[in-house]
Amino acid sequence: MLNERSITVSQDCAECPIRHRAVCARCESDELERLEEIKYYRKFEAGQTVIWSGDRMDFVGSVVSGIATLTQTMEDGRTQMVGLLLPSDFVGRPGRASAAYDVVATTDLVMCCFRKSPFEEMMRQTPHIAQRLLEMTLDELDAAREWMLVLGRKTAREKIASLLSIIARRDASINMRAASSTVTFDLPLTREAMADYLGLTLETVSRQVSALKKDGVIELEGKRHVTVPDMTRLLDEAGDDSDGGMFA
Amino acid sequence: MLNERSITVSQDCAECPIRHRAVCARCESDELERLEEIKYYRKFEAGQTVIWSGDRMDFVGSVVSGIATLTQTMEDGRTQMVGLLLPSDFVGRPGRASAAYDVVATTDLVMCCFRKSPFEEMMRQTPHIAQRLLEMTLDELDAAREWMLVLGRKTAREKIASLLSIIARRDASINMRAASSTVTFDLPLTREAMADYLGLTLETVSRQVSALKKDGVIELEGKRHVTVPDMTRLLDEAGDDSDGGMFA
DNA sequence: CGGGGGGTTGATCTCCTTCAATCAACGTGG
DNA sequence: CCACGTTGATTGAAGGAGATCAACCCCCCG
Repeated sequence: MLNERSITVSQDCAECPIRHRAVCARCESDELERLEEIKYYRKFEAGQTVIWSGDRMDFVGSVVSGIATLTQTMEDGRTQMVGLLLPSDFVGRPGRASAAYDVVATTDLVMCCFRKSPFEEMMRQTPHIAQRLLEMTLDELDAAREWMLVLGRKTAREKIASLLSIIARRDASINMRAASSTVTFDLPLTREAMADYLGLTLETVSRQVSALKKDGVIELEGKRHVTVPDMTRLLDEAGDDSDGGMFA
Repeated sequence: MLNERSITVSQDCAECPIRHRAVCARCESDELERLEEIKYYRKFEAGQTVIWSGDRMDFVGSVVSGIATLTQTMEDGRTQMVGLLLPSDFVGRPGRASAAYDVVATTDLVMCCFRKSPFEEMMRQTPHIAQRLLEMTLDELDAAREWMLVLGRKTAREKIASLLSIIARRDASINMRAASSTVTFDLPLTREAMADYLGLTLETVSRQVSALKKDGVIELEGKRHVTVPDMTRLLDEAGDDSDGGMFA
C-alpha cells in the first residue's frame, strides 16, 4: 500500500497512462500543450467525497487511476449508483455550474482536472475535444441503458452475474488480456456499493454471491478476489444474449 | 418485414416545428440548405416498428411529431423501455452501423431522416451539429440516470407518480404552458408500455393508477386523460425533492 | 354477433426486504 | 497482549410488495 501511494504521478501528458482513452485522446500535441496549462492533479483517499450533488463545480476532469462512483440519494436515504467511474472516464458536465450527483472515491483516486471555463473555451475552439466527449457520452448512454434493463427486469442473481460480467469484461479490456474463458479479478466495490449499483439490499447481494459460489459459477479467495472458471457460464447466468458483445 | 408503409413528404426547414430544439437547432441557413439535400421524411402508423435492434441502420433522424419508444428485450421476452422519444428527440448513433434497440412508434409518427454517411460527413465539417448533439446526448444521459433511480429504488406507487410527473412536465414545456398547479394531459402510453418503462407488470400499473385516483392525487376521464389537481402533491408522491426542477 | 385489444380486479405465491444475530479482520488504547 | 469498538460480511427468520395466474369488463370494429 505505502509503496503504491508514494509513486510519483506524472503530470506530463506524453506519459499519461490514459491518454489514448480519455477526453484528450484525439488532441494534437499543440492542443495538449494548451491543456497542460489549465490542468492540475488531485488525489483523494478511498472513501473521500470528490464533490457533493448541488455543490458548485469549477472543474471537469478525467479519472487517471482508481475508481469513483456517481450516486443519487433520496431524502429518506435510499441511494442508487448511476455511474461507475474507471480510469479514463470523464467527470463533470461542460456548461453546468453545479454537480448533479455525489462523486465518491471508492479506492484511492487520482484525477486530472481542468479548470472549467478555459476548458469550455477550448471545446469551442478545438473540435477534437468535443468530438471525443460526444463519443464517450454516447458510450455512457449505452451503458446506462444497458443498466436500465438490469435494474428493471433482471432477478437478483442475474443482477449479480451482470455486474461481475461487466467488471470482468472491462478488466480484460483495460489490461489488454485476451478474453480467455477463465478470468480473475478483484471486486472494486463493497457489498453495499454493489447493492447500490444493482438496486438491491446488501444482504441479498451477499446471499446471491454465496449462491453463485456454491453453484460453481464463481470462486472466491477472501471476500473480494473473484475467479470465473467459465465466462460463458457467467454470461449465461446474467441473462445476456450469448456472445456478450466483446466490444472495444 | 418490407410492408413498411413509409411515405415521403417534402417539408421546409424554415417552417419546421422542432427546428429550435432538434439536432439542427444551431445550424445557419447555409448549413440547413445542406441538410435539406440529405433529408427525407418518413411516416409511421401507431404500432409500427421503425427499426429492429441489430438491423442495419443507414439513417439517423429527428422525431417531428408523435411518440416512439426505445426498448430492449431479453430472449425470454422480458422487455425494458430505455428511452421515450418525443418531438425533437434524436434517433440513431452516428458512427454505428446497426440499431442497438428496437424503435417502435406508439402513436402516428413523423420523422425527419438524414442519410447516415452524408450526415456523419457534415458532423465532421460543421461543429454546430456536433455541438448540439453533444448537448442533447448529455441531457439524455441525465434523464437515463434519473430513471435508474426510479427503476432501482422507488416503489410501484412512486414509479407511477414519477412517470406522470415527467409527462406532465414535458407537456407543459412543449406547449409552453405556465407551470400552474393544476395540469391536464393525455397519456401517450398503454398500461403495458408504462409497465415496460417502469420495470413493473401491467397489472401493478393498473392497480397503482387506480390507487392514485382513489386517493385524489389524479383524476381520470376514460383511461388516458389525466388531470392533476395539485402538481406539488404528485411530485411528493414521486419522492422527488420538493421543487421538481422546472428546467427548460 | 363474435372477437380482439386494452384495462381492471381478485386470489395466491414468491422473491426480496427487513430486522437481527453472529463472525472475521483490523486497529487502538490501556 | 488482550479487551474493545468498528467495519464489512454472512446467515437466519419473518413479513410484505409486487409478480403470477385467472376471470371479467368495456368498447370498437369487422
